[in-house]
Amino acid sequence: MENLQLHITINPELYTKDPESSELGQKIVSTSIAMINSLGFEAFTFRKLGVQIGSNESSIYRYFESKHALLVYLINWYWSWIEYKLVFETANITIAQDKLTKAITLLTEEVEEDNSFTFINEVLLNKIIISESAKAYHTKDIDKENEKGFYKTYKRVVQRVSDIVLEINPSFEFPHMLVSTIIEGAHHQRFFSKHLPSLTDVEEGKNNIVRFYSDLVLKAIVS
Amino acid sequence: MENLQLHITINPELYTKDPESSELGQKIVSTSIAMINSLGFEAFTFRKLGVQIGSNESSIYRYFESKHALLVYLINWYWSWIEYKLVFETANITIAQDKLTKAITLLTEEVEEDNSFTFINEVLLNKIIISESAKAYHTKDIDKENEKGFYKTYKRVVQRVSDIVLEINPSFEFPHMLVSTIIEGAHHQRFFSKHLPSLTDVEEGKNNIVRFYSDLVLKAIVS
DNA sequence: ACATATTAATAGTATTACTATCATATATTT
DNA sequence: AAATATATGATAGTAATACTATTAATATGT
Repeated sequence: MENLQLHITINPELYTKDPESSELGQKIVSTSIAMINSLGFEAFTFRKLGVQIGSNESSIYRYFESKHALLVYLINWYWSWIEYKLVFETANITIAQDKLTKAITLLTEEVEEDNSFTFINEVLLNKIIISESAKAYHTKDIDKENEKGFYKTYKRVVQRVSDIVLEINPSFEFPHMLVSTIIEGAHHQRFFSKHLPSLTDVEEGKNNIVRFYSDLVLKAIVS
Repeated sequence: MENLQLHITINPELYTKDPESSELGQKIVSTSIAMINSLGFEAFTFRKLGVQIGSNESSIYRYFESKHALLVYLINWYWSWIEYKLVFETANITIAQDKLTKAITLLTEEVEEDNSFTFINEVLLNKIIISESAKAYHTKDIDKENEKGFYKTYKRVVQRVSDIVLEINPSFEFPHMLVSTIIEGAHHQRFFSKHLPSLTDVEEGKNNIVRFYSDLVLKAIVS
């Protein structure tokens, strides 16, 4: 992908102080992505992050009120990025079938770095989405947070792809279930392929995840 | 389901002292299921459990070395129970197609109480599986724990259903992906329908989750 | 009645996830 | 250049968590 130096705007409810507004904020985001990956979300703490970036714990709290809030921010950044890619990659395609194939590929393929966004490593962020995002929404506060729009970007991606499905088959009953199933499913498969391979049929270099879900969707929506 | 007073045997690696061997142990299991449901796994602690059952925190540690270990125990109990139901409900059915339909229904339908197992509330346990099981395996210790057999029962269920899929279509390439996708997918849909309904197409009393996944599987495996 | 196993009570530890306060450095305005 | 505002840093403190260790009390089996 080209180096466009784009900017993704994040809902201000998702931070206390905009991390993109300062060098420290950007370091918080980029380093937290690396550390959540290496330590796992449980063992990751603002104290450790502070030590790593040579800054103070209390300064980090000025950007995010908790590590949960930081995780929600990262998840939203990711889905805004995916939404941008979705719109970009399906632009000017008139045949709905082709749009859908592009969309499924985007949602199920392995993520590659996007140099249009300097301080975020999309490959590592994708790993966080796969391993940690369930921890963000499987909380007792989900309904309150949902009302505040914490999961809006994810829902918007599902809606966009559902719309493509309905373009192909307007009477298909379950477009949202289909799309959320393949998104979550593909993430599970990538996790399982590394840690619980007997739950998958992944083979090196054969692109089975994309093939499986593409085929699944196309068969599902034929009437 | 009949009241058979059955017993599910759990791998001894999953507890320090068998909770079924004493009244305290059974109370730990049954009360923890209720409390994890009401508090969520994060806010649930052995101290609170001790207070609730009128016992001491240190006594609980004699049965489970951590609350994570308890969660893994519960997950294994659940999947052993599902495996038993799967074998029971598909016994004596010769037509593979019918076996598969039964299996998918079992894996995607809403769970009902099973009075064959006195001190476990399967309805609540199912809710724990839906909301908390990702937290059990999305840890840094997954590979070590997988080696110790912590996820064996789940994998066995997936394998059994995959075998039925292969009976119907021996050349189907992705039976494990298909089965794990529908299991995880159905759980997600039940969670989403309560908290993020725009990600689903669930309608009251229309059994859409079972219908969607049954249809998805049947269409996927036709060659 | 006595040994043994089980459970309870109490205390203690390192760490976490913060909050609060105050000092200092840096940037902006006048 | 001085005054002011803003951002960051340093330090300390708190309640709770997830345990461990030790000792005492109680129940059970022979």
